[in-house]
Amino acid sequence: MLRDTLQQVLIQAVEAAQADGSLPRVSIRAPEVQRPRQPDHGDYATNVAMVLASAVKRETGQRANPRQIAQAIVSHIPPNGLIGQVEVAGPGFINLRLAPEWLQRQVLAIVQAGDRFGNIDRGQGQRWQVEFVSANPTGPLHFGGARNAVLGDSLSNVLEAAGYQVQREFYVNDAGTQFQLFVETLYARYLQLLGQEAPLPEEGYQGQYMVEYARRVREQEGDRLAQLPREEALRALWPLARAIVLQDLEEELALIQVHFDNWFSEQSLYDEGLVDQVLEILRQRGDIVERDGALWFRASKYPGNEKDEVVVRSNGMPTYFASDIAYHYDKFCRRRFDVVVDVWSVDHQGHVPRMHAVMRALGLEPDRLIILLYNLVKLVRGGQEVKMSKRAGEFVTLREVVAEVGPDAVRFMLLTRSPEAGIEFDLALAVAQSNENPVFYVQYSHARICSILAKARAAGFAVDEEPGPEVQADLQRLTHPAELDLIRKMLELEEQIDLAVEKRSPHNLPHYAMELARVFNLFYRDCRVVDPAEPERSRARLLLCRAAQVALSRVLGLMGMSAPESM
RNA sequence: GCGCCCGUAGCUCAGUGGAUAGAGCGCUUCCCUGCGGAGGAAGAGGUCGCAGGUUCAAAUCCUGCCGGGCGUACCA
Repeated sequence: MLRDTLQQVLIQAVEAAQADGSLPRVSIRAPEVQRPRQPDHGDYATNVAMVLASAVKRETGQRANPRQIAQAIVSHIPPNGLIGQVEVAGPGFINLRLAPEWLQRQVLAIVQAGDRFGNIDRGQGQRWQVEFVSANPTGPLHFGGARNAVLGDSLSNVLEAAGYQVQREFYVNDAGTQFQLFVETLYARYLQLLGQEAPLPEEGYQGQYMVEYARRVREQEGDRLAQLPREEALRALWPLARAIVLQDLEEELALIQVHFDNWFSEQSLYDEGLVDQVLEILRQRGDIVERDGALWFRASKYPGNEKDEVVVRSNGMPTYFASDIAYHYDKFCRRRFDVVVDVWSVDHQGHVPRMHAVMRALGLEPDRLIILLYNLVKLVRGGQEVKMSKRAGEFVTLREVVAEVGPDAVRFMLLTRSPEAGIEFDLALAVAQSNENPVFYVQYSHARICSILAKARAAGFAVDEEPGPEVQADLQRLTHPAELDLIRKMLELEEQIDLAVEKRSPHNLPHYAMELARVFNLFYRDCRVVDPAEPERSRARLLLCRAAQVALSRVLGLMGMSAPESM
């Protein structure tokens, strides 16, 4: 990354200054290079002189003047084509400005990079799995699940851009009592469709969508299942029920551009005997013991846990935790992912230390399991909270919200907030504001670029060819402040990707997208692109537009949103 | 009770120990015989919950308190 390069340059300067005695030899950590808030303070700034000054005081007891140290460092910066102006400012900051000639050259590099623009090599091909959504397969996704989907998917996009190999997985809880209840409800609805008296199970799923699902069963099976004895019918219905609900979930998630590489069945862990196997491994290690007729995982042996946890109840039924242990064993020990990210809503927080205890019990480094917790979405309509319960059939589905406010606005709104922040989502407000949404500001800028390019094409400019080194001569004409600001902002993308991975949250992306669109609009205001009287400058600006198109389209893509050519 | 998270502009929220704390929406006033006005410019609006501490420097780190959310099952 550019920032790393600058950091290397500064390290060299410090070492050179120490070598010739301009600076005392004290050791410090790698200097921080950051982007100042104020544009007057340059493109990058470093506090290395201040850090060095306090290190000198600590090691030698002598007071050192940070500004003098900064000056010494500055005069030892090796020559390079990257840095233009350098200045010492404030209490001892060193402010760096990128050379305009270097910035101009980056326009070509951006266009050539295309949809790989902004990629970094942080991950170095490590295999990561992101498991997200994993909602109970008992009906449509409610809106809270949409936040999980948006977070997990955008994080996956960003990880891929940062050089990780990512698998997106949905864990299908098709083994527990909830799914059984779902199948029984479906069976009752199916019989009702065929005109039979069939009460819904106690605590069954009340929602109308169950009737729709039953209709699909009847379409596929006719009345065949009604002829079978109840137990046999339920067994036959099981795979059908699963397929119907998963298809529904898949379609809903596709509405907001979320797709999974793998749908992993909880039941398969039992069918393969893996749950028993893994519990046996832990029993042999003394991490699982019998007490009061139940099997307990001895979580309290491990940090952060105060109590043990039941894995097999005294009635012989395993808990969800039992299959979860086997599931994570499978992820790390059989499928051999380097790192696994689980995206969970904050109400599962109590489960986090237990899972890390499981990691230790299995002899795995706990840091390889990253559990990303996100806060709840409180759905409000006109100031009134909308309560959600899937079993009672009272909930707002992702499908409904997408129909009201559109997929891109949904993604943008859910993505903009940091995971730990609770979101209050007012449907009435979202609909009212959907035309004034920031997402359209970004997309509009992209569409505007397409329109400019079309206009240029009509005027005879070549805007579709692969540009080569010959354009460098034209690019030197990009000297307007708005042009250089646009280039600088585009070059920030790799840092934004790095930051999102570092924070394990992509919520900085929408903010960055807004800024990128803004600097493009400022350029558009100040700089006429297509001007037949100035062909060289027009060519340069058209290339700049193409670069901006690449950058906008890339950031929209990372956020899982479309980059429309017209709106 | 204990644990985790949150408290920043009227509202919804960003903010990486750094220089003058930001955005969107809303509000006020301006700018179209110019490539797409879904745009741009200017402005009002803040004791960063409160009080201490750490240091060259704190919205950011530490401690305590006050509010709010979540968790604390042989549930998932």
